[in-house]
Amino acid sequence: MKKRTGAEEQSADTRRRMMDAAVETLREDGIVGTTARSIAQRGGFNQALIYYHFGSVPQLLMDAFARTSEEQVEKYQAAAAEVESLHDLVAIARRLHDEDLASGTITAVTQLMAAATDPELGGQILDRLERWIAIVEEALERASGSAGPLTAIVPARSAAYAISAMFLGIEMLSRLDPNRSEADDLFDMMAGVAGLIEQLAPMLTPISE
Amino acid sequence: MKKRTGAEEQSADTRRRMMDAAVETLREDGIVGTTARSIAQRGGFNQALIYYHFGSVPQLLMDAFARTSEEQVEKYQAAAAEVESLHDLVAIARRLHDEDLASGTITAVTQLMAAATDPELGGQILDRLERWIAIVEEALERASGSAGPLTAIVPARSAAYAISAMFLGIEMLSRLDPNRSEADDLFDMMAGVAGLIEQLAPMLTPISE
DNA sequence: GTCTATAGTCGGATAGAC
DNA sequence: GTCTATCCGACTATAGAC
Repeated sequence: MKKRTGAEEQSADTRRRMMDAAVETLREDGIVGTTARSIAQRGGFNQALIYYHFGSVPQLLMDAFARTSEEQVEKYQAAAAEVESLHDLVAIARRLHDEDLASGTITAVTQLMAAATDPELGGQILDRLERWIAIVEEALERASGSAGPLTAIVPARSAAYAISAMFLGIEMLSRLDPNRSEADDLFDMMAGVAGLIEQLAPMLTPISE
Repeated sequence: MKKRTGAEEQSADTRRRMMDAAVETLREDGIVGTTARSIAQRGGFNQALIYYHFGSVPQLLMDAFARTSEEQVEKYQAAAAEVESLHDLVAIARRLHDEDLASGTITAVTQLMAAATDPELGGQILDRLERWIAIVEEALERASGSAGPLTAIVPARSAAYAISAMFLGIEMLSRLDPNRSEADDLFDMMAGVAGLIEQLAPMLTPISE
């Protein structure tokens, strides 16, 4: 019924291919090397098509970001739903980091962030990132249910913001030289901290009074 | 005796002006808007001078980064020397963040990081950042002297790496829209955590056994 | 909807005058 | 050491054929 393979469907398919190529170029060549020509070459289509479908290169990048962000939010939400403890949260963070090392999605985002000079564009990106932070915040709240009094000292919102910022920073550092990344050690450490907090949680009530 | 105001001194002075203009351009216009022409216009000198003094724009940027990095290391080292507790460390981190919001030095660094596509350039930047991380690590070791057993679970190196990554991430997020930055809340939270750790430190010994 | 061709602009880099 | 002039290549964006 929907199998029309007509212009409509073809167009949507092409747009998807173009956005894929845009993200890939952003990741491989960096923001400086991301031009209409380099994207088109990677995607195997003509450079002029970008202007027909998206109007400009920045617009293509923003649309591509919007789409991958939706996908990421879904993935994160599914992952966050499993979180029952801080330990879970660290495990999931590590997994997401590993996945990103392969796909390079966050790397592409950091490239986009670096390119956002005017607050207009920066605000759009921030709005998207806001949803990521919110997911981390929810997961934190669920995870730290066992560490009740701690949340008075460490607001979930700030903690989520800090964790998100750290995640971005790790991605940037890892990208500079993947061989020298210390992300693994870092996740080990956080697992240790998570364990420690959960171990100490019961003792915190008397202290916070 | 050194007051020759000759070509030598003039040259050094011009080089300095050029590096200043480069950093300023990086901060104001971002990596994408940083060209030989835009730097020259901001600094009030001729575009061709860049090639005479530095050979290329990337080389000027790297030299400028090397110089500001030296300055930053000195500043950080002086600040880190004062650190006696985790609470001190947070206070100093907050101060450095505030100073950077004004000067934009770290912002310029994140722009440079985003531009580093090849591992060669990335490695150079990483080598510089390594010194920053080392300073944080030393400060952490000094600060957590009172929280002895904790360092077994939280290696100073990983913690320093995590903090540095978070710092970079905060700068990037703050840059997207300065008005929506939550850095202040974040430092408040970290101060709370520092207080908590110092409060709990004495109780940790029996647990870690 | 996709292509070729091309106008117009901008940036990197050099040559050579001063 | 600093400037003007200039070449060349690459980029954005549009016009128009198919």
